[in-house]
Amino acid sequence: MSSEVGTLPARVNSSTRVRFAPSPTGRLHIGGARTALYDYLLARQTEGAFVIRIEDTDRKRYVPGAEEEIYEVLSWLGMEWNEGPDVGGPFAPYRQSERADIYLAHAEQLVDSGHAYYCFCTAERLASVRKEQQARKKPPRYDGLCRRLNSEEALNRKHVGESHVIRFKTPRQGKTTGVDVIRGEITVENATLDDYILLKSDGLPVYHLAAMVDDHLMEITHVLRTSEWLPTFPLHVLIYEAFGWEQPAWVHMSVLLNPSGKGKLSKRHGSGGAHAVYPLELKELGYLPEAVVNWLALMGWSYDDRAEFFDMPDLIRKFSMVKLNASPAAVNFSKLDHFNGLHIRSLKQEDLAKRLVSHFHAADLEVTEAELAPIVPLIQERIRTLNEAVEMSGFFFRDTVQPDPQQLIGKNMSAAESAAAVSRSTELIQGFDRLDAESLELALRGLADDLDLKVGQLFGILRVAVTGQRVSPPLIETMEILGMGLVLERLNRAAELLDSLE
RNA sequence: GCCCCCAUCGUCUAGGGGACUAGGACGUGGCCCUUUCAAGGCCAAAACCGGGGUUCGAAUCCCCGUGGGGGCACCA
Repeated sequence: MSSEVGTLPARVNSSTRVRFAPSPTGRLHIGGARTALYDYLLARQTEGAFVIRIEDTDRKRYVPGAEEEIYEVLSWLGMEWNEGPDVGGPFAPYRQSERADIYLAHAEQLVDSGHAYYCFCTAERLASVRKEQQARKKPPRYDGLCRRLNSEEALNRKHVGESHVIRFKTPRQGKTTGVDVIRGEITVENATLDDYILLKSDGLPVYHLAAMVDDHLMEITHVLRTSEWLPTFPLHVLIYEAFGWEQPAWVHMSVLLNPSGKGKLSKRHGSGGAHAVYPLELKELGYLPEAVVNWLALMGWSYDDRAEFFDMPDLIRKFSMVKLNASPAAVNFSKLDHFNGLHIRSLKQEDLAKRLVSHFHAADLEVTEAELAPIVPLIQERIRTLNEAVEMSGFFFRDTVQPDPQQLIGKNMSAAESAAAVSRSTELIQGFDRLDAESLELALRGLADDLDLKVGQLFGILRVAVTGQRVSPPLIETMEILGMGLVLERLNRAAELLDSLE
């Protein structure tokens, strides 16, 4: 393990602390889940702490229930956390809205040390300044009006209660360099940076202040975030420097792109269907958490030129930050299907039966794990999602099936010939005490021979008769499980349907 | 408009100067197996964005161009 992370700062092997810091502003999507996964893998691999921090300083964008969904998704995917708003921890509270006083104190500390200043400009003035700059094709930036205020005047205005924010006093000259684990040095001219607001007029911080303060206070050693933070990365370096803090290891991973490769993954692609972008949606569609984890891990990270099938313990062992890919990755849903199939097939039969239950229930089929048990071996290697099991084997649990009469006609056969085949099959089956696969198959193959039919012709008719479907689990085993009663019943029904065609 | 990042098959990627007739996976096509559908096995098509350098030698290093992505809020 040490060789895989050997190029990273030495503290990797001491006590690593990694945090997943989502905003409860909407549903957690697969991009967020992937970030959390990498956080988790790094923490577990180094036997460090995985921390959840809720970044809810924007009261306007707060979405009730979003925080709960975050916990639900992480739990479902199998990432247990060591510290967080719900479980507490040595650095509580872990919800930024509950830490307002901390940020205020730190912002004022920066004012005192000359690294920040009070700004009394109104939103209207800022908007007009920005508009004017854009009209002149100039980069929109704060014009520095309040930066020039002397501290005495600023303090006075503050004390009489004038609404204000605290801005960072970004150096006007020079450049700032930050070091990223996967991209190396990122350098930016300070002049292209802004005097960013650190503390809003409502007294709450913006990300730039809150995240830096918390990462330091919570002793976070590795900051993993997506590359959309690259433009303000140097600002964050500057903030750390202003406080005189030691920087964490910065890791800016690539973003996820839409399946088309055009643009950042959008929610629009989600909502039902094959392109669900929310993990919880994937769960409902019948994807295994193991498969989702496997799939997510491989979008922007790779192990070697061969292995791809991983479970969580594998990933914990094999993960390496330096193997994170710097370029954006388009999500590939067909690969998720593939992984899901692989993971379904690697499940123990009892386990698969257990997981199938809720999906049958969702389709109004009240089945039990025990009833599913004999079906599982028949479908395990045929399904790619849990929901497909319902489509494929739901007929086992319905009182009747509704075959399409036309489909009851055998290949290259007439309706009458097909009806005859059904009636001969019925007679044959009536001769059984009970249906056992071995002798039933022998008998049915013999019958096909007698009728001068190909096995596929006869079986095709019986398949549709008995299951109501053209695609089903293997016919013989299916009939065995269904039992004589149901098989005969459905055969009779098929005979009627065939007769009605003539 | 300005700033930052990125660039190998359709997609995810291996590759860190010679091991490259560029490897794997998904998807696609074909064959085998076969009671349907799968699964499995075999095979095939499919890529180093362009141009300059550096070097005996470049997918690998540098520069420019182009393309793609991201950012430019009292959002994160």
